[in-house]
Amino acid sequence: MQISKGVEWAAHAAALLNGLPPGRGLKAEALARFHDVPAAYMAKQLQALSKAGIAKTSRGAHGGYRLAKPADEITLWDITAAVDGKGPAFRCTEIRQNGPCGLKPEDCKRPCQIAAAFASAEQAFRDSLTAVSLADLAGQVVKDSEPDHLLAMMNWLNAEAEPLSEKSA
Amino acid sequence: MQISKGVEWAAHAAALLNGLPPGRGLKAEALARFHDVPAAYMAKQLQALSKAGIAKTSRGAHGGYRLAKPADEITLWDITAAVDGKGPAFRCTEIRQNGPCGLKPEDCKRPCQIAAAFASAEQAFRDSLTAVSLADLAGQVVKDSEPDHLLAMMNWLNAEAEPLSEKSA
DNA sequence: GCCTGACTACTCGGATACCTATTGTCCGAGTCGAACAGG
DNA sequence: CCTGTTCGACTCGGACAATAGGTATCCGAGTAGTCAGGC
Repeated sequence: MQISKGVEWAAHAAALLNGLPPGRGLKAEALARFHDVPAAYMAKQLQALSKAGIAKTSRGAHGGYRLAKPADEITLWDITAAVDGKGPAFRCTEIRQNGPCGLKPEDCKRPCQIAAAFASAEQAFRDSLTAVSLADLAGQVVKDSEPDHLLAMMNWLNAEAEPLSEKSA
Repeated sequence: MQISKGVEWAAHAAALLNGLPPGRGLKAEALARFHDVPAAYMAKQLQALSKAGIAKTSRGAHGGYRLAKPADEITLWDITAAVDGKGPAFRCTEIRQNGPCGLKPEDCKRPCQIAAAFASAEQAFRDSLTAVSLADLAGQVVKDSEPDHLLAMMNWLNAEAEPLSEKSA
């Protein structure tokens, strides 16, 4: 079981977007440079956030990304689902219907107990991630960080973040 | 995020092993045939169960597999971990230490909040699976199945299950 | 007739190919801003 | 000097390769039963 590396990047990127002043945006290249990851691949994750309605984009000159919603309405699960997909991790192939003692499909009204157990576990996983919003993360980061580091980040954001045009996708 | 297909096979195989009479065993080929899956790959999953101490094996003529522990001491998480690995699904690469505003390692005493959130979610996932034992599954299956189907399974087991030698790995 | 030994058949175990999904990259589509020409 | 148009540069978006991990397979290691030979 493995979660795409892009989820980590997208989560950190979203957290950074949350930190920039209102009306400002960051382009994909800047977000990638901040985290020192390949720009093109980071752009791919940002696209996913955009499609999911988590980030807004502006194209053209002075384009870039910014959050589409207040940080407290964006959960870690939203980001994970956007990048990694919403599909279940455990894919029941109904092998109980196979083989010499296979069940007939009409006898399978009850879901496979194994699949049901995994579905329940995945629900617990989702619930746990849904309980964490970007706003929570930002609060923790601010509380845990050294003051001079926060200052450095603010300076960097003010230098990189550009006002972007109002039109957005 | 995706769980290996082998987990499903291993779980069903373990459930079947739980159903056979004491002192009897099933060979990998029979377990594969019962579920209509490739024998060699099923054998691979059974090996994993064996290494994890969930199943006992006997080699040579009249060899085969049987459970190594009572069914109520074997959880779905045990099986999942045996086949899919115990490693975390979310792999934090500490990108917060990268880039122009990267944190110094000595400032990273606190774990990354994003990684911590995922660790917590995965713990919830594990807990949910740990709460389900093979014995629970067997009980549900018996309760949900048609009587004639149970009879067919018993007949098949009695035909295929052979007494296996006591020596085991 | 009984014991001993080796042989054979059968099964598991790990090492080996293949194939899908993740990872990483590129070029075209679209947009904005500025420069320029005309009024 | 102001305005409309054109051009150019910049950024996102989706299509295109490379690679790692899951999927599938095969052959060797090891064991138990069997059979033959000797006592």
